[in-house]
Amino acid sequence: MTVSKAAEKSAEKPADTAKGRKDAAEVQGQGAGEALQLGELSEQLGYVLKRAQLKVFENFLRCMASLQLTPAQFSVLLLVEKNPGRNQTEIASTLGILRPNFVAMLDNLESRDLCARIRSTNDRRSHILVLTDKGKAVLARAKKLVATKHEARLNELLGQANREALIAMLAKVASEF
Amino acid sequence: MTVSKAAEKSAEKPADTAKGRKDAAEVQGQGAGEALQLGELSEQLGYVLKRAQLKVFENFLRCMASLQLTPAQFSVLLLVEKNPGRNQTEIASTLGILRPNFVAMLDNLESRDLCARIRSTNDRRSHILVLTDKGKAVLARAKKLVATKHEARLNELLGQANREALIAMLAKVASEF
DNA sequence: GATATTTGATATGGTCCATAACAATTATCA
DNA sequence: TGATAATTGTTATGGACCATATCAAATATC
Repeated sequence: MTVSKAAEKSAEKPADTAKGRKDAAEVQGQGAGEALQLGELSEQLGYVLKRAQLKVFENFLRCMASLQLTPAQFSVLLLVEKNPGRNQTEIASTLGILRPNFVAMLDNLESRDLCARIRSTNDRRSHILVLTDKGKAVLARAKKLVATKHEARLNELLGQANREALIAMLAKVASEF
Repeated sequence: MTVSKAAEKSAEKPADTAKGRKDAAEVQGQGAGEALQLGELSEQLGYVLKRAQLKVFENFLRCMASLQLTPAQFSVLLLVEKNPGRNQTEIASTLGILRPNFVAMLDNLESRDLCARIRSTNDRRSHILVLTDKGKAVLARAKKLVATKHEARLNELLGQANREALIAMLAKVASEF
């Protein structure tokens, strides 16, 4: 079919009525080529938060290019290292990852020999998670890259004190908003 | 096929070797039932940024439930109001939305009679964007909801000064990181 | 011991994001 | 001028991420 949804909808909009053309005339030639005004957008918490998050993730991926670790994968490795012997449900839920979606993530990390699922002897339903030796080594290198290339960038942008204040406020928003 | 990818991969992991069982034994029974330690995760910029962003968007959606506006839709309305007479490419790129993905968004807003596409007389390829009267009214109500329910929540959580400092730092990160 | 719950897993659908391609229109320039 | 390139809105499509329902195996509950 060649009739688009937009075309169907346009049947009920006043774009080609007399009023539509008048409105168009009022507006033609406004600020052609000039930069757009962000206006209240630049003070919207959600907007600036999302933009900042995208930039930070982008930078993180560049810093981690040699190790091929995403922010989510890095967080899993960090959490498993700090809490060895926990099962998938515990690690996933702590990170806000749903159990079904955590399976493929672990498949990936395990296939790269970064972590391992070990059948628990206490509860043979669950898989205990541990970092492999390679996983520990990769995580150590990842931490150094994050510290020297990623966090350092934030420090030189905001300064040490502001950087800590920013993270503290974000943590508060994340937990109490 | 019933053989999963995970099962294939598990052939090369040492879960059931002597070493595997020894590792498991070292780790069994650690902190069962206790809360997990976040460790360095709670100081990771990307982690806390993402969690905060999810919470803020969630709260935004609740505040806007009566108007059925997403953060992205709200940002489009704000930007079109501030910059009437711009075309789709200009509005979309300012918001970091790719032109193809902006089409469906506008189809939605236009079908709800919140904004209108008007064929430009200067360049008949492009569509000038304008808010409808209903769009202006809805946006006005949305702004009030955001101010009284959304931003106010942030104020009582951080205080006015910290709220402004947070947004300023996020803006800096978003633009210079 | 029958029933309910938990765990890891699969299947599946939705939303968002990114790229390629196309028709209509406009810009470029030989 | 006319052929070619670039732009605009659009469609189609695929990937990444997120959410729900469902299942078998194992465990808990009664």
